[in-house]
Amino acid sequence: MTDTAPARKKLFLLDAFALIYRAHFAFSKNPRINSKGMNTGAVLGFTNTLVEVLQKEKPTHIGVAFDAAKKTFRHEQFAEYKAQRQAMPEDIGTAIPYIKKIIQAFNIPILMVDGFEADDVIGTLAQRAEEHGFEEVYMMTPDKDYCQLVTEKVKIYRPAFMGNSAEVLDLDHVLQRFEIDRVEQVTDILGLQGDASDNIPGIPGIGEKTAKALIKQYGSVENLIANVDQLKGKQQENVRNFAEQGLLSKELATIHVNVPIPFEPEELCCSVPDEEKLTALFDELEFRQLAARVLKTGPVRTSATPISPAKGKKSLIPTGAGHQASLFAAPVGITEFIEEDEDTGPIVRRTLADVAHQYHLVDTPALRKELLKFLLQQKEVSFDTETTGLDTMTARLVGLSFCWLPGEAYYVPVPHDDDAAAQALVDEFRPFLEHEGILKIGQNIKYDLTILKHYGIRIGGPVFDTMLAHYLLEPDMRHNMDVLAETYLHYTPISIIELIGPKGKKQKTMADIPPAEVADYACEDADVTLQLKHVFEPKLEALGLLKLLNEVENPLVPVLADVEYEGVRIDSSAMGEYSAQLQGYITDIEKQIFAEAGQEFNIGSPKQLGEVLFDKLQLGGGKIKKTKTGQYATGEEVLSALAPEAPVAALILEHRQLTKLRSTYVEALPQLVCSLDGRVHTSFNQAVTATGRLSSTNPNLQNIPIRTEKGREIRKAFVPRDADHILVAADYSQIELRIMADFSQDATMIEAFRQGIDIHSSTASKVFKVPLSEVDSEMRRKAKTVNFGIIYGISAFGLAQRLGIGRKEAVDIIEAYFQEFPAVKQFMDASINKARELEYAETLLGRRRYLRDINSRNATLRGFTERNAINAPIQGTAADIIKIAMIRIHDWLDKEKLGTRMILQVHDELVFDAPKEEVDLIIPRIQELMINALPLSVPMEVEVGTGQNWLQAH
DNA sequence: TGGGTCACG
DNA sequence: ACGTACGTGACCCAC
Repeated sequence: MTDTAPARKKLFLLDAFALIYRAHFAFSKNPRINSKGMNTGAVLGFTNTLVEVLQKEKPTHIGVAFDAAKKTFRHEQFAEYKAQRQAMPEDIGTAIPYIKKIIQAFNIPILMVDGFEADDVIGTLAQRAEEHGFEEVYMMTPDKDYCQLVTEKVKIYRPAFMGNSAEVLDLDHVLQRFEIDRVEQVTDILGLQGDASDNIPGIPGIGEKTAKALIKQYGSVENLIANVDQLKGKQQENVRNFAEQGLLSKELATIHVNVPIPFEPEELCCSVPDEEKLTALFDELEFRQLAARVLKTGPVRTSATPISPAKGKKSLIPTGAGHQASLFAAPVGITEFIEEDEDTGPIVRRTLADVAHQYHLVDTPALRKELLKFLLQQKEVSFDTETTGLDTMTARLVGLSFCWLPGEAYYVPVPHDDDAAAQALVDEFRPFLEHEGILKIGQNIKYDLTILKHYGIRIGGPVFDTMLAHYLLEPDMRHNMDVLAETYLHYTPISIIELIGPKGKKQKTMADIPPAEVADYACEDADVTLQLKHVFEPKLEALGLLKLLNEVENPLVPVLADVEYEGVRIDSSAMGEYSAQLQGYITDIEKQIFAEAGQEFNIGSPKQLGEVLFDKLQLGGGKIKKTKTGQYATGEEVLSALAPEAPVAALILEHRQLTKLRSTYVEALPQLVCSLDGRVHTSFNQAVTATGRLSSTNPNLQNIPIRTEKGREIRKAFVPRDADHILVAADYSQIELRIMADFSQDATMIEAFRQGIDIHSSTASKVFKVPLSEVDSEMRRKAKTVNFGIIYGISAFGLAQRLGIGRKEAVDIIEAYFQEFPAVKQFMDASINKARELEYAETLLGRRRYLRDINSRNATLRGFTERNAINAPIQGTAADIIKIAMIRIHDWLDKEKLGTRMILQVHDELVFDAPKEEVDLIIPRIQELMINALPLSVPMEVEVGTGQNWLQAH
């Protein structure tokens, strides 16, 4: 980065606060807390951005601008300016001194001028730089206000963010995005539409779209005001009444390029960083990876102690009286060291190299025997499997690790190139693995259960999954073990990439690494998992979530492992035939579309489609919807509206449907059929949804078509395993509305369910005030939509949209509904109030969904969160109920040694593959177990069907 | 890699 | 005044 006569002068100007805020919120889902309890997300994010731009863009000159601490001239113009902006989060406040020190350590100047904001400083310097012959000037910020400063040479550089790559906005880009001729007009648009985050008022009733249209027509706010007479109705009134406010807003949005700051290129020259200072700072902040990247120094680790049987009879597995506490002279492990830190000061133990540990390689028959003996003495053990890959159907076991005391773990390599030997080794540990009295702890333990199933092991005893424990604690965060270790143990485990290398063509697996090296990694995983369990358990207890974990989530794990392992048989040849048939339809429709369009094009490309429809064919009659990226919108809604006047729109919709069916289902599913058993094995993820539902991936078997004729056909390919079996599908009828009835205790709704009346007809009868017998299908359809709306946290606009009716009519329907079901209204209000107070909503079993935006001043965000406050307990309770039913049914089938297998869960439906002779036995029992899983004050109803395929079973 | 679209409850 | 139903995952195209 030294100045070696650069050919082009390239200046980067960073907007510090904008980048810091963005970095801070980027880490809000996965907060980075160091061992001193400091949230380092903002510092890390900002520094990463800085390092990246230095390394990738290699600027010749650079500066970082901060807003002045004091009020700026804008506050004098408008007292309310940025008034409603929330106080700076405390974590950002503590981050700033560090960020400044880091910038200084990089020998980069900090730019700050009293009375001005960073954008004014950057704008001024950018302009001067251009005057001084700089070929490239980049303003680094995510803030769109800067668009007004862009010129041929001055551009905006939006740093890479949350997976997005960095983006440069040049002059063309800005003009196109704002639909303007000159960049200065950005201030006119911002002045009209205002900016809620800066409390710039704008003119009421004018948003982004109106602002663009008006400026396109009138060129400026001033000219718009001068021609206010040409406007119509309410808009004219607003522009007239708020003319001054509009002009002020434009002024506030204008970046001033006359800041009294000298332009001294030498000051901004890039120079080498002060490595000593950086090392100290990164050390203090505990940025190890960043330090390694910037300072080219890597971590050093010790390896596991191999146990050599030749070294004598003395076992390295401590012996003792069988009491855990007496096994060791002194407790070792991560947790203990953290506690010491607090007492003794700044020593921070963070990786394996820093932490006292005894990780043992157990690789002889004698040692394995001894390990087993100890395992069998424990009440709870964490364990982990190492395998050759992540695909459970093909992965083979490489090793097993065990831990029952923090800091002390054992790794048993498995001969992965010899199936018989591997089986024999696993069998050695069968007494432990199948022991009913020992709690098995794991991180995502379903994976380990599934791997062991391939070796004929059926894990005994209860399981405890730390991933699920954390899912209950923080449902909307990630539950990756490395992150959990960082956050809760202040410990950085060896990364898998460090061990087996990055993903690539010749990806190594655990099998390619010497067992002694794998031992550290594997032992550490078991160790960390055990310690996480000990951290999570009291937290769950305190929040009343331990019962939900122990009685629902954890017991569900082996059930799901079985369901996935069992798989679903797919009739691939039927799929193949249907694929050909669909292809026939598709080709036919394509021809018709091209004929209508007068040209061939890619119908699957929204861009090309939009151009054909709206530019070439001139459809839509003027009012054409666009997406936020400026393309023509061609969604279902738009095309349906077009269909009456343009048959081509209907054809495109049909084409979309058919290609969707072909690519997502008919073509994809047979590819996922396992060659070993001819079935597809989905993965049920138990820790992704915010509400407690399961999700299904690879393939997703929870969204197999049913709503349309051609879609339904696909279900015919879901078949029983053989001719002696049959599919049984059991689904809860209206489970969410029943839960609403129970929660609200609405007398009318409860009565309808107790009477067994069709709930949508019943609602229609009440809302439209006609006798039940006079409810027609149209009324029922509307009532059904209303009932769904109720569960989702209804809004008049949403209902109107769905029903294709006016807003007024929707308001009337909702009012009528609440009049007839007053307790439902009360319940909805109470749910929101409760959530406002607690900042979370909870299900009947106490499962939480945090709603931290429920008190937001942002009305849109708040509204969204309020609907969640209503929906989450309902959707989540339904999820709780079916999970309990699954556990009970699984247990019963197991206990009765029946051949029936649960093969799918689709939120309110369970599908079984049953021997034909068991059908009469299982149906009433499945019904009973589902109905009584969690009794409510209204009866539950479960419909059951059977068939030779999934469609028939409905 | 994200946005658009669409499949399900 | 503002933007709108709740929860998911997969595919395609264009960048």
